[in-house]
Amino acid sequence: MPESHPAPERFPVTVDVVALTVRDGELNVLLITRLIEPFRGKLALPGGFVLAGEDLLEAAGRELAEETGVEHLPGHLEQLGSYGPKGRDPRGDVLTVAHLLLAPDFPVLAAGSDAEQAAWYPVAEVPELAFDHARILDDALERAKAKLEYSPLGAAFCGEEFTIAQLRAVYEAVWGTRLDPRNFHRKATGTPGFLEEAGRMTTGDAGRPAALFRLAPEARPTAGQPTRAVLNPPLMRPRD
Amino acid sequence: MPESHPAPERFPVTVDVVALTVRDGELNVLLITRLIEPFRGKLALPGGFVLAGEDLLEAAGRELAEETGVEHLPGHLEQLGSYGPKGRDPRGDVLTVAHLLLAPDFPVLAAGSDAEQAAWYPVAEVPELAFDHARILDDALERAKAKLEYSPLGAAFCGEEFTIAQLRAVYEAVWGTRLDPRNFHRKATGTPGFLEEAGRMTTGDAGRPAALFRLAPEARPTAGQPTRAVLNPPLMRPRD
DNA sequence: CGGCATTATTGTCAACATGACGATAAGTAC
DNA sequence: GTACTTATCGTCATGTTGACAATAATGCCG
Repeated sequence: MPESHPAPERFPVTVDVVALTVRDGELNVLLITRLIEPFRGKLALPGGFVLAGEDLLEAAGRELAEETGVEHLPGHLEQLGSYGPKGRDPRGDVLTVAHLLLAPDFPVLAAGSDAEQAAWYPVAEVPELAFDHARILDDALERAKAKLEYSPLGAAFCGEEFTIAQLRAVYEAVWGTRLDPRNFHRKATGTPGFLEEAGRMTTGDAGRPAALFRLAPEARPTAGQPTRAVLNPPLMRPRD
Repeated sequence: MPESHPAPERFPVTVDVVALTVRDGELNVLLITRLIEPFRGKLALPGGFVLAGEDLLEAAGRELAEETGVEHLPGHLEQLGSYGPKGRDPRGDVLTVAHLLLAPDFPVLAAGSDAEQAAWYPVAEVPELAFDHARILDDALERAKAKLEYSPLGAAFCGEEFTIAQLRAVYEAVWGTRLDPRNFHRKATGTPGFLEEAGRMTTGDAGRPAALFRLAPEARPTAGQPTRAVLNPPLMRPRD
């Protein structure tokens, strides 16, 4: 790796997080409003500088917790990719490592008046973003769509237990399609290593009560480890 | 993104490259022998520091070119992921952005006696590696296997034109499986947007001559752009 | 040249997966 | 109860996959 004698260049390194959730059938992304230049007043992805002695995922989790006021983040956090360092910040070269959070809907605390306010925005109506965050968001959406096809991570958008219909709503929101409830039910319950039955749902929902499911043990993250589990065969999104 | 007043930490940033190729039916990886501490004498992935004003892919390509003596790299280069910065280099925190090159076999120039010698090693017999490069190699192999399933990038291991059998040899080497030549032929030639016929192969090879193919236009990288093309339906590797 | 070994390519067939959609089940709202 | 709503099961035609037979087109060897 290193071999050259001149002192290596050093770069400021940030982590950004594309946090996605599904609220009333729509895919939402968490954004903050910038209070300082550059891009003051614009929306941006939550994130911040990596501190000495921190690892990337750690930093991403910390920044997200700080900016949402949420102690323990729900859902699944993974690295998306790195961008830069050239020409993405007008103040100079900054390398950013983008991350992706797939999470059930969680409330964002109101920030103090001097803090950047984080809030959920439907991805369909996201206005212009600061820096190269539009591109990062694009990549994140594509990654999320792909993840749903071949991994059990659609369930990361749901709570511990969920109905097939709730899971289907996730797929529909992320993919932006409608899926046949009957075929989806067959496929989701029929894929080995994906779901496991739990109890019963009664609630006051209209219609027949639905069975509750949870992730099968093989598909659950073990001790913080990401889950390499794979949906086989995959649950492919319709392409025309 | 940035908001804190204290000057942000700066990190040395390196790029490492996992360059893969197939030589006589075996998957090989390009490694260099380290000439300096730490890990002097050990094998490591080629790589080096990102320079000011460089982008990541650019730096990865430059380092690889420098360490192999090859001017124009063949194949497909993409970002794999970032590692660190905590505790992966005994000299201190270093962030590394790993890359993946899928390339046809190319000869590596002999380095001078004071330069680190790069050479191909069969992945099946790679000894201990420096730093966290074993983990990076693992991730790269998994990524390569997955890429072959749902992208046309298997062809990146072949030259411009190739036979179905050569392409199959790539799949077999990367996946470490044998595939039925007849079924593979049907699938490869039958997948829309994957292959396109070229001319004829005669050569002195034993057996019936094979037709030559090239990547279909939709699957070819356009102006350096990565090709988001997708194999649909995917060419799934056998899992038991 | 004729036969043999070798690889390529085309078919066939049963098992399985998918998309479209009908029919039933089991609740809530009135 | 009746109407409405959602869940779940079933059916059927079509497409895909894995196993494997058959044929095609060469080089090699005597």
